Amino acid sequence: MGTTQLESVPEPKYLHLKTVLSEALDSEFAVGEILPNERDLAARFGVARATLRQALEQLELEGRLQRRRGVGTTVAPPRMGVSLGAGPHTWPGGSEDAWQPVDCTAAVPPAAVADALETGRDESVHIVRRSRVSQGRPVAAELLYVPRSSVSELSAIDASSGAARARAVLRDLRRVELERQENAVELGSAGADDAKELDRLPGAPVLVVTTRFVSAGRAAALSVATYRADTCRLTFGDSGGVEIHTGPQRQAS
Amino acid sequence: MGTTQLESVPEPKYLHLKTVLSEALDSEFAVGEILPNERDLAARFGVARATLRQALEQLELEGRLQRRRGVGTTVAPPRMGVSLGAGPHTWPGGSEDAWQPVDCTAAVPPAAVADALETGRDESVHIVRRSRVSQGRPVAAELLYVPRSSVSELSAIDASSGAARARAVLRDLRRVELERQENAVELGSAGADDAKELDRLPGAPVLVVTTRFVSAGRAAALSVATYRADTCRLTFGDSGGVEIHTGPQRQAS
DNA sequence: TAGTGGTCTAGACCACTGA
DNA sequence: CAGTGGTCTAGACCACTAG
Repeated sequence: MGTTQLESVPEPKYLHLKTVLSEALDSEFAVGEILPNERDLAARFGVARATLRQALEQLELEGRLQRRRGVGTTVAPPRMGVSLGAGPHTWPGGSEDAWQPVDCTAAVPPAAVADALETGRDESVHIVRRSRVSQGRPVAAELLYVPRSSVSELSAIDASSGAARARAVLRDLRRVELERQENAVELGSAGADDAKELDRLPGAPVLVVTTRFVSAGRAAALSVATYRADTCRLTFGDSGGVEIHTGPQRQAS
Repeated sequence: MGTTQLESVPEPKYLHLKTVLSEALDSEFAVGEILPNERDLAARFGVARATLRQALEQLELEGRLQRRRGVGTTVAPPRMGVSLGAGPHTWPGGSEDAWQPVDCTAAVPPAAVADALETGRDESVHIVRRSRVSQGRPVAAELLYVPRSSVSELSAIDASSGAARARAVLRDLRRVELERQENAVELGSAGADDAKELDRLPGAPVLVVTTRFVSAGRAAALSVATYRADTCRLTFGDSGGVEIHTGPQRQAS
């Protein structure tokens, strides 16, 4: 009698470790402080390094830690709120936008993008690259796909290049009347190029924000922006820039 | 002469593996099809199982695969678009909402929640639990924190319990005039309770959507909803329920 | 150059599913 | 019960950073 069956599901070591570390971070470490190295930590907790790393990985995923090769593991500051555009129906690049045009090329977009734009799968479009910086850190990289039909043919776009050309396209785009925009957020992992721009390793988790700008019933442009998932909290809706900062998830029982 | 330095940064095995597998998924596998088991796959590619698993993990993170212990690894269907509420200023629970009230308790919320609600840190609030089902699958678990001041004291709330009590709170809430709502999305990992409700393992990646309902300048309620990051693409803005389905991220070079 | 995190191996055992 | 994915170990070497 009496095998009360409590802990019939013994918690995996790395989860317990994560809890312990998380509490230690709250009580014993300041933001920016550097933790002992992984080998020491593993030894201290009596686990293999791989197990310790499993715990650290999740804490980094939740934005509590920041690990840098050759440097060490530090306590991350709270995620920064990044606005996805308060008011609806606004073209990117207006006013005090933190986006910076990088360059602009013309090429045939991926099939999925062509379908969303309702352009032909062989049709070349303008591709504007932009990067977003917040609080001195790169937080997002964007590809903005603009069908040739959305901008004037007579402009100086094709005469220029680089950032100037990107600005020309954005300027032209602002003349199009915007009907609505459709947004989507999903989880992805950074490709090699995004990873470099975001100062992370390939495969790092990113929040992919897809925005379809609709004008007169047609897709006037499509933006695919990848945000660093570890450092960003995306805000939208009627919010101005209010900091909520609720804990990122509920705790285990 | 001539050390062209190409591949001076040799791609890690697991990334190459991920690319190869990803292409195989596109061309040789149908949705729902089950892959060879991990030991066979690892042997076939000549790598250790841990290395193979690193590739599978990322593919699962991107929603391309679904792994279930005791069953196997299957090709996942495209992520489903889940709307976060098309029109602004709407209380949850209206009309054809896919949310289902589970139960309702009264308790002191976490400090971060109390701060966002501007209630005292010792003040008890109504906590409504709801779960969201889409296409027959659980996609989200929510905790809705409702200060006592947002609902009537005289209602039948405290007389009922369980789902009935949850419905009573939601019904009462709908009488409050909504000024605006502030939303935030960030990456998190499922706690033990959420994991169970979402049919995933603890630590599974989730998209945490925090919504602050503002009425007359005060926070009338706070919702913290965790969505399965592997199967969901969150849509919002003026979109109705349009399926965009752009690839989740750009490819490595 | 010393120390860090990142990758990789070749095992082992466990928890879960379904026949 | 056999087979699957999940956890864990104790090593090794590599890529990167900073003094």
